Amino acid sequence: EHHLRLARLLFDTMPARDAASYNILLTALAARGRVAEALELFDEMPEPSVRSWTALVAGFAQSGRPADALRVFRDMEGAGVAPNEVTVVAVLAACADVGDLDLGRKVHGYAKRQGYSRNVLVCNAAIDMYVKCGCVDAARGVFDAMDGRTVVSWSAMICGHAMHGEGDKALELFAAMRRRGMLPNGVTFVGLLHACSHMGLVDEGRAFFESMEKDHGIAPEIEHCGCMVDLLSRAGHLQEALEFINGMPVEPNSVVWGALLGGARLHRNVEVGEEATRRLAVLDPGNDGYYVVLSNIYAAAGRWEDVARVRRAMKLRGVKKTTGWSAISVGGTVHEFAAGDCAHPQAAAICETLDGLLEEARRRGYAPDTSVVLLDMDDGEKERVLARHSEKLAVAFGLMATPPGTTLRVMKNLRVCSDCHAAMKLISEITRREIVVRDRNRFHCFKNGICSCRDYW
DNA sequence: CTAGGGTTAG
Repeated sequence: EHHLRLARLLFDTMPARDAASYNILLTALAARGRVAEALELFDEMPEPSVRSWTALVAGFAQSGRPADALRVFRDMEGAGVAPNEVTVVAVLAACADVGDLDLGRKVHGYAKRQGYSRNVLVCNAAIDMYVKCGCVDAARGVFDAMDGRTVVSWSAMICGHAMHGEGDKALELFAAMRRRGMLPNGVTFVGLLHACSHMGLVDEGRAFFESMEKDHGIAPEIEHCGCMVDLLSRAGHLQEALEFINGMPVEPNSVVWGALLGGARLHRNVEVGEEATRRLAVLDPGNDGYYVVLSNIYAAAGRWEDVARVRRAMKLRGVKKTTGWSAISVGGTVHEFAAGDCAHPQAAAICETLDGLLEEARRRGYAPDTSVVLLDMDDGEKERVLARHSEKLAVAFGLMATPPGTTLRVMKNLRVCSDCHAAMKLISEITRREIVVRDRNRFHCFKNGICSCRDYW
């Protein structure tokens, strides 16, 4: 901050400024996410070069402002400036962040035509983009076609398979990597542990955790511990998870306690859930999600007075439940839906389509899971609330707006709800469509009535 | 010493 002010002062008092001096300051501003200031300086520049544009795109992409990065990139296209390899890497990363498959594909196509495919960084960025846009097979295609893979390429692909619930492929890839004498790093192990966690491979996960230090000299960090707590608590070993936390080589953070809380919900353990929430209230007081999960645990146990107590505590602390939303991109336009949303121009038709699908799903054994609705209302009302969850609306719209057979790709800001998960499986079977849902932390690929997570999540 | 890039747990 101080250095940036000094740089600005120097810049402003320079007798003459050339392109380089502008670009240096531009880079510094963009990298710190100072969007308005960076854009203002950019507009003052006499002749912005590819490097100036790229400084903005890359800086915004890296400082957690992917939407700004993509906006600038579109302006860059409009200005007729040809992106270079660095621009491509940054745009692909931004596409990965927001899940923009259309733009990601386009940019990757451009990169291939430009001969950028020999650039390892471009390929790695493309792998991650395809993974995070729900196309793990396309990511694997890029990976398989590469010739100069680095540990980053291997790790990105292992993490990609893990994210998509393809733990077996992640482990196979690790074996292949070892056969080629490629040395893993800490990220590789995060991917492996994540893979084990999503497949319930408790023994394998424990073995990887042991071996990383012993055989590879890689000290476990907080991320690896987080994976272990997730692995153990997801599999129902809540006591062992708690002991693991107490014996951890590093101080547990909110992610670690959050993983335990998730396991407590899954296995309906009120005591462990309460313990985790107590810790989380200290470590991450501004986050509302934990209270919601705890009240879920109480609701599942039928402890409605406690549900009410948590809700009162939330109100007292001024925490509000984050509104869930789902988005689907159709024909280059992103359509966003909130629960119960009637704002879409085709809302009536969407609801009609959805109700028809849910009726058919019921005939095939779907029963609305009203336990996920935490509001005080009767079951009929709860069912009506469930039937308008944002992911269901997004899928119904996607089905209407795309030709038969098109894969639907939905993005959600929170975790997909368990009732929607059950409904999606049947909707994929009824409509013979593949539905890929990008959750807050993983992918669900629904196909022929089955989800890629095999209901372990 | 004229700037820029890829993988990571809830």
